[in-house]
Amino acid sequence: MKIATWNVNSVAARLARLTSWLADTQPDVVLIQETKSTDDRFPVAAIADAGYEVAHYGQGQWNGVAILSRVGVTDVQRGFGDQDPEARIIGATCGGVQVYSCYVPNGRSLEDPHYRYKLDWLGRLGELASTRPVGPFVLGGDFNVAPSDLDCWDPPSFLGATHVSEPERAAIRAIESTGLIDLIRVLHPDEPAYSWWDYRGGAFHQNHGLRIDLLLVDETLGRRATAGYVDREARKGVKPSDHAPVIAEFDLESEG
DNA sequence: ATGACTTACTAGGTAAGA
Repeated sequence: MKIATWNVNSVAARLARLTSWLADTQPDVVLIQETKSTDDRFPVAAIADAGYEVAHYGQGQWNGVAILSRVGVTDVQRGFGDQDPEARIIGATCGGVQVYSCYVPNGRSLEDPHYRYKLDWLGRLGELASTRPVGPFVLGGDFNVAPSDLDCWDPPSFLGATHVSEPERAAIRAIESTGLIDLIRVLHPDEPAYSWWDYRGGAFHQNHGLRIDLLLVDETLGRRATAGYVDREARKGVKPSDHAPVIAEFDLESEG
């Protein structure tokens, strides 16, 4: 089974690239963030033509998360089940795997109220992880946190910024402490494996990036992973998202 | 230098992203 996470930065602006990427990549499940779409406007028909069912939790101009699947989508959950004004998490069961697509708040700056909202939100994500049922589990998405300095192209220039602060990193570690593995980092302990590059200043060309899009998987799925990688090709060319897809492949058939 | 791009919303400029 191939599972990807991708912040598309508007599903409407990215639709042609998304459908061609689906055809080329053939993922079974795609965890999408920043659809910037209402449920009404989500291009369900175009995605169906590509062979995928859709579960979407949309808001409009901002946020919006979705799950695309060609192995079924059941037990859809939108939001945390409590009051959150922003559409940032959706879960479902796809092909026997419980998956979540999350879009963690940006934080803006350490002094901004949005930073407190981000830390609170990461706390709720930890609660969700700690209360999950036993079984194959993938928590993927745009976490807006670079978990270590290896995940940041220039740590000194990020001092005092969001995405690298100790409370954010501690929140990621707390989520992992529920028994989840940062799959790409475990498979590639020494590679930066950036997943986001600023549109400005030729950042992608210079590989000035951050690794903020993560696939956190339970330990059983971690043992069954056969590959995990960033699809840098999807960041190239005309009208890309500023994020690249992060992809994992699992062997769910063998014993173990 | 808080800019550089890109998006939605909407027809000019703002808010937001990270």
